[in-house]
Amino acid sequence: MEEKFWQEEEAEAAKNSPFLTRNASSNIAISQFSVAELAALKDKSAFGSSEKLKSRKLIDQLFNEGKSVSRNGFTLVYLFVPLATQFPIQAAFSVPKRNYKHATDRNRIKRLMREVWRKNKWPLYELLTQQQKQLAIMWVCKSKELPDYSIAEKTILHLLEKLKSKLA
RNA sequence: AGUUGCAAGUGCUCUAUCGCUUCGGGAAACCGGGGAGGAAAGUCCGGACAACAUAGAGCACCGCACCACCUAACGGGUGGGGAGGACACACAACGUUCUUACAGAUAGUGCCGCAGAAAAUAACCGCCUCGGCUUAGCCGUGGCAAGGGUGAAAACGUGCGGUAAGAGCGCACGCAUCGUUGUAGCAAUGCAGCGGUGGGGUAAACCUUGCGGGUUGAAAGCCAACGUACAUCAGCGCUUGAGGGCUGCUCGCCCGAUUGUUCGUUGAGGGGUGUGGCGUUUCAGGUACUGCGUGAGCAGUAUCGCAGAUAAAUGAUAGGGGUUCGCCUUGGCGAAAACAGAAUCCGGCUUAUAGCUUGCAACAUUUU
RNA sequence: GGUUCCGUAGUACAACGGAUAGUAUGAGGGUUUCCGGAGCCCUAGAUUCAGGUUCGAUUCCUGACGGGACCA
Repeated sequence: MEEKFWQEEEAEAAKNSPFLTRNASSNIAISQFSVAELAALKDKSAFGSSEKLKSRKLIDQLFNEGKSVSRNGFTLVYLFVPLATQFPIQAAFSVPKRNYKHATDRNRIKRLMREVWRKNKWPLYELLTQQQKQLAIMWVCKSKELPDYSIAEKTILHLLEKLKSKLA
């Protein structure tokens, strides 16, 4: 009884751990979505945990090796790297403490960026799925003043266009 | 009724759509619950919890300091006492209200600029005695500490006696302080009597006395599985030959599991790094009622389950309803809504806080 | 999340609890020079804030505010 429980746990762990899957990729393989599979999900603009960039190691790698585009105090850092997910992109958001002293302001900006990303990520998803590439990205807000939603949306859309043109 | 300040309380709300996180159900799709604060903040105290350390005692270091109580504990709170300020009043007492790090300066040491004679066993001017010169006074000797002046602070206050002049030198009344007796009180302490003292201040200077304190903090700590490289040990195989012996040295020969090196392989096994889980949210828990207590609180009964993320959830859009402000005007339109975001958990303290409510104080106007 | 240190002119540093807070450099003005530099003379400028102890705080104590360092 107990043994069975442990086996299940192992399987669970294997599914969740990105490290494992990468090493044993030839066998278990979480392959990327095909274009058709992705299209089935399109009518929902969800942003689940498997679309979030969480691994400390990957983030360090991203900042060290990644390229970036920036405008208006927003910076987008990106890097092509194999991910342990079916989605083409894992994203994360960051606001440095230097410009915003209060945790409230930092939370506000992160939520704002996440909302804009959630609504505008689909064009990039489709492009990458066609190319069958995976991308890790990090949004950083370095501006001095607290941005409102419309400004953030404008700049982020602009950055996305820039990124698309580089990928194409 | 208004404005300002202080204190306490409160800290906008509902619906829909698209999302996030967690729990439950489900094979899945999905469905249904829960989802920031009074300060979540500062990290200033006190605990719980964990790891390590620990015979006992003392010293050092740090903290606290009127008394009693509350509390798991506290540097927190409650009540009481003393001291000080404000109001009122001719003044005091009583009263109201606010503040209070409030043990010891007679255990010792240090410090007290400038001014002043002197800043701690004081003598400049001054007062007085005696002697000399001389009769205004001056000089010397001794006594005194009333008056003057300096300063933040100058050796109890007033009156009478006393004296050459004076002085708690003596007496009366008063003040402060210490001891003691009585009395009220658990006590701090108050009141009354008797006796002693009247030699400044500073302990948020060193210090003394009493009491308390082991150290480090969830990045504490515990567990799991896997990959990678590695310290170590053991077995087997292969290779190498440090060292020792024979010798003056070299070559050569012998020993070589006692120690050590390299490679392969098998097993044991420790720490490091990345990952996941536990710790991790059920409590010194909230709410209501009853009883006890001046009160902080305590006890009993009933009832509720009320965040749990980990590059880190609690959001966005649209519409409505309250509140405040502005404009037109009695119904619309437009705008605004503070301080601020859980990170192991509790009890306090401190700080920030729009608008509204309540209380107190001050100010000005109106009415009587 | 925790631990710890520090706040003095624009800047870098001084100052037993005691007069009007000092030094260097920078700033402004003057002098010298044909002009500039160097030199010389002069001037302004500060104890992070709020309480408390003391006769008297940059210094001592308490609280706030701000800044830095360390712990994986």
